[in-house]
Amino acid sequence: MMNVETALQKLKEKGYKRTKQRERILEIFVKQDQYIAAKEILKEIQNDFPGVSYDTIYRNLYMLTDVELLESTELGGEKHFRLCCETQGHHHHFICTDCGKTKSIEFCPMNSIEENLNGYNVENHKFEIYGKCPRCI
Amino acid sequence: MMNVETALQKLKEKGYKRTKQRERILEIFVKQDQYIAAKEILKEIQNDFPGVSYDTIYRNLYMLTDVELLESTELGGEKHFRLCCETQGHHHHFICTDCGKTKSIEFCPMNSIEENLNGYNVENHKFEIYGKCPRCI
DNA sequence: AATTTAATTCGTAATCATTCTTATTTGAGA
DNA sequence: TCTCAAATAAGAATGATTACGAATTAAATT
Repeated sequence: MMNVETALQKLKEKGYKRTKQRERILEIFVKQDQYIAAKEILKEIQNDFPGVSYDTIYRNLYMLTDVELLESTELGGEKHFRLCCETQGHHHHFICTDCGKTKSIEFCPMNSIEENLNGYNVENHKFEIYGKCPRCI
Repeated sequence: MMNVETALQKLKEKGYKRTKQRERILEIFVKQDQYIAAKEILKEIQNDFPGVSYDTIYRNLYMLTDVELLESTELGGEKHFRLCCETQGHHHHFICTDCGKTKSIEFCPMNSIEENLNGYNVENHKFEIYGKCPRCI
């Protein structure tokens, strides 16, 4: 399980500076096992840094996604972010439409359809399942 | 393959009026084998109806999706729409990131993972593959 | 410890997709 | 044709995201 120090270490290696705002952003993600929208991050951080701007939030979210500390997806017209689950390799998610919690799905459909895509150059794919988790049913 | 008259007939059955704008919107979709963004529809229609508003576009796109004449997806932060491919049942798409053209994928991964979701209530899922089609490689 | 430099943040404005509001127009049935 | 609910036009409002100049700060160097 990724922790804040390990993440900051990774950033340092890539040449990014250690800032209080980044620490705080990472803390928030380490605590959560779900996708979070930018505005929720902003709201949370404003407790400690009343003046943070969306610029700071988005710049860091995108940067963290770039270095593969976060992964992102679009939910209900908003970009959402979460810590990469690194305990498993490539995988997908069930996402609860009530509480937002996720469940990992280790099966990846891409393995099953390679033969259907001869002549195509696959760059990316998305497989997500939406519904209610046992606690929210 | 769905044509404009059949589509308008379906709308009539559901109690929706036949309007020139709706005809024109349907025409655009029948001609295209790809996902289209709202603003592209607007641009296209403005040739015939200089005053169309986004309200009209969106209201109709959502209505057409409701009655299952269109299907929609989110691409690059914009909702995109396309005519339902009705020749096949439930299916997914490869989407070319260059030209936007699509290829149907008949395989649905949901069949393979039911046993992983005991206790979960699945409402929906999304499986899309992005890349370059043979013509755009 | 002070200095330097480039990265980062702040504060705010701009942009872009989408939704909303109100007045007006139109399609379809009586 | 007349009537009325449905649909549209025009433009304002909203909400997420991006952009930008000025100020601040981390961290490398002296």
